[in-house]
Amino acid sequence: MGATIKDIAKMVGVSASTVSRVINGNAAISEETRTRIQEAMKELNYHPNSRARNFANGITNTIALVIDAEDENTFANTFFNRSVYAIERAAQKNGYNLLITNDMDEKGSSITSLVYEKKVDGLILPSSSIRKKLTDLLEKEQFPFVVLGEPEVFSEKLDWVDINNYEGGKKAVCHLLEQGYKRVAFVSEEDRTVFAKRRIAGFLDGFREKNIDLDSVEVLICGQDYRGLINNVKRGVEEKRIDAVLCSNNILSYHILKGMREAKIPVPGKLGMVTFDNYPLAEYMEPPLTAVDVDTYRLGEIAADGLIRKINNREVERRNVLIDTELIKRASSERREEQSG
Amino acid sequence: MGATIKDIAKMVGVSASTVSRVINGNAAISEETRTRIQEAMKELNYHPNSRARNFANGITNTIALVIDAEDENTFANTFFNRSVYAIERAAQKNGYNLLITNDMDEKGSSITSLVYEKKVDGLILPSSSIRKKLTDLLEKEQFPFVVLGEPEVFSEKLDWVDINNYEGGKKAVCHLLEQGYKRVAFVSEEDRTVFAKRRIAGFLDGFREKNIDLDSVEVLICGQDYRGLINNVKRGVEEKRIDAVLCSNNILSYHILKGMREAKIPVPGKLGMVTFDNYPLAEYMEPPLTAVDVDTYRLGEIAADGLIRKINNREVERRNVLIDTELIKRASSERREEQSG
DNA sequence: TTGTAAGCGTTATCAA
DNA sequence: TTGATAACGCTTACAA
Repeated sequence: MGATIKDIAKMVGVSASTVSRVINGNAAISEETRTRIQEAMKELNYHPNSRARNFANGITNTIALVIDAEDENTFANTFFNRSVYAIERAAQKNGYNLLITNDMDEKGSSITSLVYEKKVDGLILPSSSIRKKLTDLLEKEQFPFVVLGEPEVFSEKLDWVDINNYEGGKKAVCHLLEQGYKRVAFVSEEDRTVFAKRRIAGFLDGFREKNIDLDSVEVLICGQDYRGLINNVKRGVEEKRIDAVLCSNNILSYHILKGMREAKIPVPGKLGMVTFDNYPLAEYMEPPLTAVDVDTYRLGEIAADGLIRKINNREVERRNVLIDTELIKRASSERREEQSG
Repeated sequence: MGATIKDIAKMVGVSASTVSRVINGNAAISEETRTRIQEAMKELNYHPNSRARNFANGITNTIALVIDAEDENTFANTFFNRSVYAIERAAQKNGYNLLITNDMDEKGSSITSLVYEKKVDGLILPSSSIRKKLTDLLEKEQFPFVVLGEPEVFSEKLDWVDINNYEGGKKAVCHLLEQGYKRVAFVSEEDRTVFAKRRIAGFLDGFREKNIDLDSVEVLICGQDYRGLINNVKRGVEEKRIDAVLCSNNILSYHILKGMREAKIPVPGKLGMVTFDNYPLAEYMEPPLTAVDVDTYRLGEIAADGLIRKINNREVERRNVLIDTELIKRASSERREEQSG
């Protein structure tokens, strides 16, 4: 169907290698033959066959983004959208295609087949799919990859990019303390993932920075028991053990907000609030929530750029990047009359 | 590095073609050589090189999903998440990889290079990137593709999948009318896109179905002028021209809700509400909003399955699929005391 | 500056 | 049931 390099060669009366040379644009070619070849390519509507080039070159010009299927919600919302968008742009800018695949885990799975069958030139992996077997394989094959999110294990020997959750937790609590709140509690569904740990560490260090005693600081872990959590917070407010909360995500904030409304506890009147993850709810809550905004676009961009650099330069030094968060101040953390009274 | 088909052949003492035959599993092979070859493949940790296979076969085992970069918000939220997830699963299930690319439009662009350079076996295109030049090219090259969303043009000659917006509009208005609301207005930022037109058509037909005169039915188009819209609705309620609204999306609902709260117009007390697009806000509004839920997972799944069928069977008959919506009833469309009084 | 020829790893055709 | 051999379209020594 489509014209090949040979057709061009024949038409112009040169050899295929000469045509190949002008396609690749590095070798020395006389100005005349170059233009004649280029004209022929136009005339025959020639486009290099990428399958053949990939085969000949031993490359694919494609990177893969692995997503964590288990984690449909977390990933789909916060990360996925903007990170994927950023990764695609970075890839395209550098002449790479982006392939996306679910990590089906277990048996050989999608990732290992990408590697063994040489379907892509590099990988962006979610921290959740980091396991010894996989990193061993990648190392053995010298396969370039970067991790999206600080991994649970091997974090000292892998390249990864993450949001600076530590700094986010610290910023949030400092803001609340500066507003005049004194008894801030941290609220989260869990405290075992790396990002929860980092946020809690930052939260605690915020108090230290403000020279506030940690004895009475509360960290509430609730699992899926929102009802129980709400009761805890309510009691905390009534007993004056809590005057503000830092929530680990939007959904949690929503539940607390709703619980406080039912209990007639005004926010920010009697309870100040800051939440992690600006998007998508914080702005639209009642009251609008002060939020620790995480720049997932940048996250993806840095991961993709880093990977491509590794592919091209075979960079050796390991790099970890933490992306700063931004505190977006809204009504929920303001200081109101009722509070001081 | 990796073992090739020849290494296996040598090790077992057969020809490369025989090895190839067991890899592909269709040809007739004696049980004995098959097992010996398989053992050798295991021993040498052999994995077929997909670049070479792609090249030899003239296929890529990859489909591309094109996304509309212009439309970051619309696409990123509603569609993207769940559709992409569905498309990836469908692709993987059928042995395809999924490549994602932005439509950079203009000059040659990413789409045409995918086609000309034979980087993928088929395309899923957003309706926004449908233009004559592109469809001509695809037709000329006999390149399989399906469209995500009913296209503005050529809708009669292309394969596409969309949400049944018409039916969604109808369902919503019928629900409100059945609840006892009488003067429902449709609210949208615009009325020119295909999906807005379809929704409006369904909205109007809902009245017809309930034998309600259309003379006093209002369709409010607001652009980005939310303030003006709110005033319109407020006046409509005060003058008893409007007792319910059907909103085209979540953000619009949010603004109206906020406006009504400021104006002390209770929802659903004095104004009933239904919104399109359940996700992500509707559930978390005050009050929770009755929503026309669109199944974008199914949308993606059907698009991908359809494309793969086209690639494999070269199906000829054109198919358009409309995916039914589901009305999720929540507080905002209930009938309350204040209303009947 | 250009041509010749080998090679990338697999599949397909033809013969045996 | 198996083996030789050509072919897929391009790149790249090496030679001229």
